[in-house]
Amino acid sequence: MHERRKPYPFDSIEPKWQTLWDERRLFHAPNPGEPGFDPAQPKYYVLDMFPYPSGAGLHVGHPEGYTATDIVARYKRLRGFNVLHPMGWDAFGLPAEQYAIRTGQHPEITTRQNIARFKMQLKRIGFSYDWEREITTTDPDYFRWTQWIFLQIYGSWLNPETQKAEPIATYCGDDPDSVRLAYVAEVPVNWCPELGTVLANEEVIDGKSEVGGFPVVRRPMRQWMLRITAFAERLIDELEPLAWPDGIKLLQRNWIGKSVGAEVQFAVADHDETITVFTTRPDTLYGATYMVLSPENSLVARLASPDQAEAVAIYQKEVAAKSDLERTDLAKDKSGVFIGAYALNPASEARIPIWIADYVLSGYGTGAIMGVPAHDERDLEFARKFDLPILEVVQPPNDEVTVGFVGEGTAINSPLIEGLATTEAKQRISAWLEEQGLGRRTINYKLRDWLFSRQRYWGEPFPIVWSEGKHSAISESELPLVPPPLDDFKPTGSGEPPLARATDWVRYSDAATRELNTMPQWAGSCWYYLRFCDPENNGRFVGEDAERYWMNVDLYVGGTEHAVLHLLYARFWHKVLFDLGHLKTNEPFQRLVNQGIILGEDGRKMSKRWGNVIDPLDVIALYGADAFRCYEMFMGPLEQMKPWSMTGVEGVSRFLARVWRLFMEENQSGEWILSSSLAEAAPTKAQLKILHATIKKVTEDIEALSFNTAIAQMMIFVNAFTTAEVRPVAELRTFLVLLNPFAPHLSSELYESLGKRFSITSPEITDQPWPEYEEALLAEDEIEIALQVNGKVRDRVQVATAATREELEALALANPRVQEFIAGKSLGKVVVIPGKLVNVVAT
RNA sequence: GCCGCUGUGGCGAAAUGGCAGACGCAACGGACUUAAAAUCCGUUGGGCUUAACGGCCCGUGCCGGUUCGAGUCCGGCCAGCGGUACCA
Repeated sequence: MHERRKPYPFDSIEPKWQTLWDERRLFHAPNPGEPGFDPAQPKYYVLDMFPYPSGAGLHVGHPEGYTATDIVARYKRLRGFNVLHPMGWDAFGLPAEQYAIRTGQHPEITTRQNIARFKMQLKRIGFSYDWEREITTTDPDYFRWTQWIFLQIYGSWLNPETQKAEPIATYCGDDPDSVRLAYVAEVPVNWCPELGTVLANEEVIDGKSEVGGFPVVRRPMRQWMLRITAFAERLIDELEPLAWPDGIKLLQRNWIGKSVGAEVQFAVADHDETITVFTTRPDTLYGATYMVLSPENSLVARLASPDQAEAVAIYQKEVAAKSDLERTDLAKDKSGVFIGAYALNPASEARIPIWIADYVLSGYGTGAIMGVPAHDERDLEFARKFDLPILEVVQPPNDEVTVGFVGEGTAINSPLIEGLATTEAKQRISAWLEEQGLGRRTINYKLRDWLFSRQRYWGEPFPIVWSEGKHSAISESELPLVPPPLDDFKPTGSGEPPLARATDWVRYSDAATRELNTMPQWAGSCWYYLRFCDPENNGRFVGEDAERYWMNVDLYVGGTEHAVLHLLYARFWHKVLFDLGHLKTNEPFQRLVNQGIILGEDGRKMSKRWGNVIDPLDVIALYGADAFRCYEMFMGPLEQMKPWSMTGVEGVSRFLARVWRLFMEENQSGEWILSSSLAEAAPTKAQLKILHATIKKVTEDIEALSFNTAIAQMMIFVNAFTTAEVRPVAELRTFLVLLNPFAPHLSSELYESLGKRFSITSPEITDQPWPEYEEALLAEDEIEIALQVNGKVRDRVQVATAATREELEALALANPRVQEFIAGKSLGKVVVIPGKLVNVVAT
């Protein structure tokens, strides 16, 4: 293949402008109080989800969101905003550690190399980041503040009175650790015996380790937890006013999973025990014909009868041995064992059998349920399998089958609430339970506390020491707490973290040793958006003035994969810091947008396996960065999933070449010179109109992030001006400003070239104001309207824009085509939509 | 199962309830060229009809509804993609 002729000299233009932007610090945003800061301007903080710098480098998915935010950032700057548009690296993470385990190369080196490559790629695309604000989560100057924030969380609790985090000193009870927002608990974790390590949920696929495919079992271990559940209510409520996609809000709400219901106490026959269950349907209490405890419930051992004890023990053992895979697989088939004890239904006083079954989870509610088989699918399946009684207590509103009806209806067979509608029945029975001291109204959440420790090397060490089995914080002055040097980064195999190998480091004092766990990768990304406001600050995680000026994030763009966890965790930390008075804002991200993923040309997800991965640098080598950016935006709506197309890139590249030739032509010796068609001439009316339509469309579309249609409009502009014999330079110059956020290199170069021959007031396009459109110039004297008969277009006619309804109606009725179609029919009403159409109804 | 998103030409897609298919790709025809590439101009949803200009019908996953008028709103399905997994 011989070398393709470049459609325009992007290969010399683009590096030139990239260098120039760097040298002039053009995209550096000074902070309040710094030289060059203009307090008169409004601010705009536009943020990307910063990447994990993997060894593979950028793929075309990363720059999709980055291009969108870059367009917005450049646009807002042209509109006079102080724009904060930063980039950094979420650099702690498993791949670098695993590479270290294989090769012995320290993760820090791998990380540094990967960052350098990522940064080079991003610069080559021409993004206008303020690189003076670059941050890396693995940098001690950064993670000292991650550790500091952990200490804030560790040192506080959620006061239920105020629903706010407060210093732990304000807690008056005798066990502060029971309320601390960071605490240690014995919790089941994903233990992989083959790998000798604990895995995060995301690292477990179908009950097997993502790496190696080894079985993973649940095993209780002592872990650091963050009490995010204390914020469940606020995390739901304060989501409401944010400008986020409804789907994402819903996803978060469902993840938090609020359920309103009641706890009900059941006495156990012949025992001095009670079992408390949680139910969302207290109105079905009379229908509770049996009871189920989770196999792990501590009551089981005490309640099991001697003749059932063995069966119970066997079942418990079976369940414990089940891997996640088996549990998932067997989910459809219910299993369980009768424990030989009975409970008393507090409403009906019936004696009901107590079972254990693994469909009841120990971690949710009270770890016990009342079985109401008539009105719960799972209970019904269980009751049918084990032949337990089924008692209908809710009458469906229509003629539906009663057994298995889970909706709302009327209470039956329930003396205390007989005949009441479900909502009222719930109220009545809950009130009765409360009067009798047998229960209370309560709320449960699916959300669990956040398992915050990892048994890894490449993460932030906890600023915690242990002495006589008790944890305590190290002082802030000891931060950053840097991980010790190690030669061997492998897990120890016993479940003990690799940091245990650094024996000197572990020993804190004669009496105390360091915490060996490290924080999960989420930690660094929970607050990076704050650090961007003031990345150099050595005295505080973010300066107060800087935070007050820049926060909130006005626009946050990233992938849906972070729709739940990252965004939930970051909101949680933000709220703690807010409550403690360290921040002025309650929520971090005002407007959120998720870009859709880009598929390969074959319509499949890009992956090495299919060989359909596109490297941005390859595309840029052929078509240039501007074409790459514009194509990414022209493909379709930002939020939508869409396939890559190389011929599509070529089309956009042709558009940019047409822009180039609008201004430039080749002379005899093949050099590009300013086009002879350019002139300081008055535009035609039609040209003015199209320019102003373009200003309007591009402006509105950027605000709405509808970049594809903005580009389409610019294509219309270029097509119209290409055919003009005289090209009015003032209008073309304005067009370059519109194009600038999308194709910054090309537009800058052409703008500069124009300045060489035509008078130009400011030296650079970036000093231009964003143009305003004039509505008057968009108006037409005459427009075409459609004439319809019964909703079908029968003719189109030119009419004066100012034509009145009456004139339009008369015109339509007099039209021969319309008359043809209404002939012989009786005339109904005539709908007139000025500027659009007239619809004549005839039957 | 449940929840969410998406279904429009050969393809990516446009369209405040008001002329479906803007813009681009691909394809085809023409100009330029010794030729090709590049560039420029034009045609391009399907069917029927006309010598031609033109005209008619159908068409936004399927079925129904609201409306003078539905790709758009409402109800019920179907398919694809994504998330989630017994949360009482």
